[in-house]
Amino acid sequence: MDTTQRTEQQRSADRRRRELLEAADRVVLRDGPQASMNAIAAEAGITKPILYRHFGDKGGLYAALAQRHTDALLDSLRAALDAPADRRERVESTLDTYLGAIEARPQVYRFLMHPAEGGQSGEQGFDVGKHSAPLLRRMGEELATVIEERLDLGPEGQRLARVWGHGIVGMMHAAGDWWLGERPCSRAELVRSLADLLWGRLAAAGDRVGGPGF
Amino acid sequence: MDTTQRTEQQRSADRRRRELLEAADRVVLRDGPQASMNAIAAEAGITKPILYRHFGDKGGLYAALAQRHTDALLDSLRAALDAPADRRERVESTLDTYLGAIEARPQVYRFLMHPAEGGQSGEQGFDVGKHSAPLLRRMGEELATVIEERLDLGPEGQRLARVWGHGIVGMMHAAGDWWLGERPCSRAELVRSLADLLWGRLAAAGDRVGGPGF
DNA sequence: CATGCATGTTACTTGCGGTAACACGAGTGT
DNA sequence: ACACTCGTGTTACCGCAAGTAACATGCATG
Repeated sequence: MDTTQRTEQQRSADRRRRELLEAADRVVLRDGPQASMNAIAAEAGITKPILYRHFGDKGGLYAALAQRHTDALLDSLRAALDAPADRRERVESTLDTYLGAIEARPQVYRFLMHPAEGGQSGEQGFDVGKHSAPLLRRMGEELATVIEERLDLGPEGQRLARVWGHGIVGMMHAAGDWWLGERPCSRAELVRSLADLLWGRLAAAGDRVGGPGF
Repeated sequence: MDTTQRTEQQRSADRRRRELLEAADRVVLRDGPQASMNAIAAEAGITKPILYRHFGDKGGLYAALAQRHTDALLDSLRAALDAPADRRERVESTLDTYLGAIEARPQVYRFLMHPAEGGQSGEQGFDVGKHSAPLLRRMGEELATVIEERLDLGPEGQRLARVWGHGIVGMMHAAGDWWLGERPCSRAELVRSLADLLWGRLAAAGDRVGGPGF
């Protein structure tokens, strides 16, 4: 029948797609985000046009690749965020999960955060805005949902939650990016410092003697 | 004489360089970060090799361009940060200055934040890490210095200040990026919400009825 | 056995970063 | 007056990567 035919062929195509994505993954992990389509095709043991048949263009491949990792990371973060513990503990656990992930696979992280790098004219036919750090956006929205669900923030709670979701995620991201490059302290110290910031230590800190307060 | 000759020629070269940068600015403002060297040269009324003689490669031109805007923005931020007012007011003013800048010139902003996009193989001879968001790094370091100078944060103050500097800048950046794309609220509302977050409202918020606290 | 149809290939076009080699114009020493 | 240098500009080219067209092949089904 037609439908069974379709499903069987689609399964085959999906398997192939997954194989190609895994090959692309290996190459990106090795060469960074500037991996060429030729290199990816070679790693998969095939040639370019097949990649294009499966993913349309380089942006499509990268988007598919990014979504795999993004989904995986988001699952870990959700788990940390939903653990049975008090608020501060969960925040620290979530921060630590994120930092642990980017520490374990910096190449993947760089790819996810700067997916457009290395593209030649490929970016011309593709909207740049859609690409720029979709991971950050998704994390921000996710966190916003959690915040709004669980916290009582008054009448403007919804807007506050979204702003905070994106803001906190950005804080985590920028601090993590800087930390990953300079390694100025341990992961635990970084987590504590960020949680302290979120817990209002900035507002509570006293002015330094000899000058106006910051 | 030799020295006067040199200085005079160098002045001429500097003027030329500035003209080229302004032309490049116009093109980047129009075409986004994927502006080609050919287009920039054409806008300047010349051809490619001259650009390369002045800036070495595309990365050099982009770095020079980015530094101009980065310097300008940092000056504005410093002014807001140094104004004679209390801490909260200054924080809000700084946030507002940044958001106003990215709102006024989103193209410039996108260029500064994603300077590597649009490069073909040019990224190969250039270290990607050096390029990725140097503006964020500079803002983070700057803020860290201010925090450490003005706040009394105890024995670990130096480390805390740097973490917070980069963290706060990242918060501002991510929230601003999201806000610029979706425009979910006014600038003033965004500023207030972010300042509230920094002022500990996350820690102070009560749990929502009917579920465990976030 | 012929007909689709997915999968694979080679060979090409286009466009960009970057470079080599040449051309012109002005100031300079003899 | 003449060659020399030096900065500024050009055209023409190379290499490389994205993306495409056209052709080949294996396998199911009428």
